[in-house]
Amino acid sequence: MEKTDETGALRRAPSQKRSQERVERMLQAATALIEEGGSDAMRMGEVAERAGVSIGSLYQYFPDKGAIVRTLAERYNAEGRACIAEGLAGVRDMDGLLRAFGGLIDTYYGIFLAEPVMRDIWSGTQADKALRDIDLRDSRANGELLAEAWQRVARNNDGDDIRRKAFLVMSLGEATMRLAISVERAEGDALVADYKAMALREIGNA
Amino acid sequence: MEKTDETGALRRAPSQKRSQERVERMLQAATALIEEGGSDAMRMGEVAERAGVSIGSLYQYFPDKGAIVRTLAERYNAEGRACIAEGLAGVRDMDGLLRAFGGLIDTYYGIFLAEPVMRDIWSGTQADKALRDIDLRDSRANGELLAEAWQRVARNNDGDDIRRKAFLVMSLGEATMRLAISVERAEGDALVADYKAMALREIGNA
DNA sequence: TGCAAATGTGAGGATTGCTCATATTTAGTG
DNA sequence: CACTAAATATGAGCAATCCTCACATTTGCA
Repeated sequence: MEKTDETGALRRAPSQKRSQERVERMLQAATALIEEGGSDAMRMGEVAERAGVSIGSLYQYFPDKGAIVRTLAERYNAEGRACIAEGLAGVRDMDGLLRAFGGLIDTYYGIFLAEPVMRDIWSGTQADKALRDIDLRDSRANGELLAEAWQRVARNNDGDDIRRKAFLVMSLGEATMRLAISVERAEGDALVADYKAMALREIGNA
Repeated sequence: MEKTDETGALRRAPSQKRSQERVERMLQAATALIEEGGSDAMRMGEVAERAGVSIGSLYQYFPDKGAIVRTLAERYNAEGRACIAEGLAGVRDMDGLLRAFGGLIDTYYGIFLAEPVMRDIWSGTQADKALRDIDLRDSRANGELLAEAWQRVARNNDGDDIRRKAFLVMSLGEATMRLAISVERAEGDALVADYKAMALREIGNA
């Protein structure tokens, strides 16, 4: 049976307190290394050394290098999802939805700018199909959250249509963030603003 | 002095006819291998073997594995750019632009569906910063082409604004394609249609 | 205390991108 | 044709790195 939370990527769940702390140290070491040089330059031996752990222990919990990155990715995703759920929870009418969505974009962009690890992971610098699947599932989940609020306030209430559009809007939001952090700051800001206007028009239209 | 065409990624330009043909065979072998298992599973030794060439010859022309992928990517990009330039060349009014752009999206989507190598390269499965730069430059160039036509027919003619929006529209177009080929066909088609409607509204708005 | 299960270790196997000293082929010249 | 220099071709092997596995240690528990 698979666990559904972030530990799903683990080879073996640490049951004792000591090993739980060790796994946490491994993830912290990995985070630090990704901050310094990106996940591509992160070496498994270095992760083990920084965590004060043998290479064997590392592989006892993480089946491969990608699993570490995936675990971190799912943590960030879970945080983001919670943030989106909270932002959309109290939405009662279209105007509220538009304001909430606009605020979420700004928040997300701020996080993207501030979190080098998140940037690295989602910048396409990972040759890992499993990571793309995680990305896709995340967009779907976020799309569902948006669709839920959207359907509550839409005039024209075609469910499938709105769910699909919500999925697209969320996916393109991520794409815009990736694009924005690849160019100089001022242009990135303007691109995000353009996307936001476009997305709001799309939402307000239904 | 750098060459500006696709051979810019080469370590040494083949000047004799024999070596030109060999380089072409290397690229063909690489294409076949990517079609079979993706660029990640492509082995340099296998490329050399299939091309009927030694591993040393391969590295005489391509500085590293990524350079082969990059060379192929730039070929596809050049084709796409030519297609876009042609499609937008005769645009005289807003209505013509909207029709031309819509047609280009369909064409591009068709190519994406039909070309496994292009799909593989642009599916984010490449741990290569240089490839992301190529992607970015391609979107910029395509954005310039769109902006040129757009400015000709726009009522509100703010140059920088239109150029940036054209860049965004093109980038999100690529992102939509990537998304569309990651889901089942029917949903992908619908997503592309949604994007198209959104982009056309954005263009018609300026 | 004793034992089984959980956890920890690190030398080394295996893969693979890439180099370099050497050999062969081509183009050009007298 | 003979000769030379530049271009091109070769593949054994180096270096880096992910990951395994046989064995050692620690923990929970009766």
